[in-house]
Amino acid sequence: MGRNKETNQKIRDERREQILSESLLLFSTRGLASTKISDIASTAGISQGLVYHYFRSKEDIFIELIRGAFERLNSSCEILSRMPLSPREKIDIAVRGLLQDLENNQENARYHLLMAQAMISETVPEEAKAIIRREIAVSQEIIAAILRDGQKEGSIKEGDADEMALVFWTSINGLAILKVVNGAEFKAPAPEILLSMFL
Amino acid sequence: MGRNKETNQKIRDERREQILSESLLLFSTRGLASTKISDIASTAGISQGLVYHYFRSKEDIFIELIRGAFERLNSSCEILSRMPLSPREKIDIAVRGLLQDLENNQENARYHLLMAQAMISETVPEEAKAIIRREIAVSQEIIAAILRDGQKEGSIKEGDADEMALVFWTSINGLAILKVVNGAEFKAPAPEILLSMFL
DNA sequence: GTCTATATCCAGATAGAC
DNA sequence: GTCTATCTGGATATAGAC
Repeated sequence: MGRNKETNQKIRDERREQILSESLLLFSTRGLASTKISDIASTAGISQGLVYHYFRSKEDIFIELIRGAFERLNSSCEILSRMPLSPREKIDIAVRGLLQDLENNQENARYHLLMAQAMISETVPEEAKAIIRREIAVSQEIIAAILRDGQKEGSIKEGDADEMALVFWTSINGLAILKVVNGAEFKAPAPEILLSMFL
Repeated sequence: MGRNKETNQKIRDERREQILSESLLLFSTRGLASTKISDIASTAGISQGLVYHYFRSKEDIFIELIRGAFERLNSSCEILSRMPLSPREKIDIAVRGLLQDLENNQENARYHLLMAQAMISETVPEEAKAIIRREIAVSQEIIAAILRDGQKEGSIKEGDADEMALVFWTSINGLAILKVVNGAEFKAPAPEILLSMFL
């Protein structure tokens, strides 16, 4: 009959993506613990049982998303660091971009919320925690490297670049969390405030 | 027999405090959802049933702690704002104090972690969320007022004081969260980095 | 591939003895 | 005041029909 292997594969891929996408939305706003498989199923418009046809467990979905989050984040950082810009400009772009993402509720921002959730929430499986600990260091080091470059040429403030990078990310994270609490009312602060730590 | 009303009351009070104290420790590191009543009971060295003799539910314990957290935080802020110091000095003290608390794992810091947990974690009862939304505005406004004072006399950087206060707290919060993840390895960044946003 | 029905498990909360 | 034993509910995960 009509269905061949390719069609089936396509259905599989689409469903998978669909489940991941709805899960990101739910996890990022409600967290892992209080998102039920039945929530995911119903927002995705499928049955609860079907979710288990695509993922072994709720945790597996979460881990997959975390993996994706860092993949995106780290690759954005890589791209940024390779742009033909001065260190100063790179930091400027990064801060403005991140704040805008937060305010506009871009998919990027959801990933930030997810990471914040993952860092805190303890129901998070150990595998996800491990990914976080490992990957968080990557983006932090990239920012630190940009800062060091700028310090060498005198366009970035003096100070321990690693600590500055740490504050960079934790501040973004803190704002992401506030967004969870305040929802639509959230208004991102002026980028200049954060930038004054570096420029 | 031996026990009179006062003795009983004393036992009651002590047990209550004991339960709250252990709960703070557990909630602040593991979050509400993944802290079981049985965990609280066993670390407090009492039976599970006894916990319910003192608190109606796990959520009640959490709410009580959140209430206490903001009581402490807001009163510290009040005290700070009334100190006979310049606005600049007040901000300086606040930042240094908060960072030191975090690094030294003071009880104060645990309350910060608790708040961070509460903001993010979804299983948190609505009553706690309401307290957070309400009380968070208090400490934020106090910091904002100090900043405005300083801006008037020219000792604090220009900028929207409300937004600056918001970044102030979210940055502290972000660091508190990192502390949850990194535990003992956490090292607070130099206060000067944060201070450069304001001074 | 998808659904419905069900088994299983676990944690919160209660009842009653001491 | 404190404990042990138990009830109960809800959510994950599975089994089996279509």
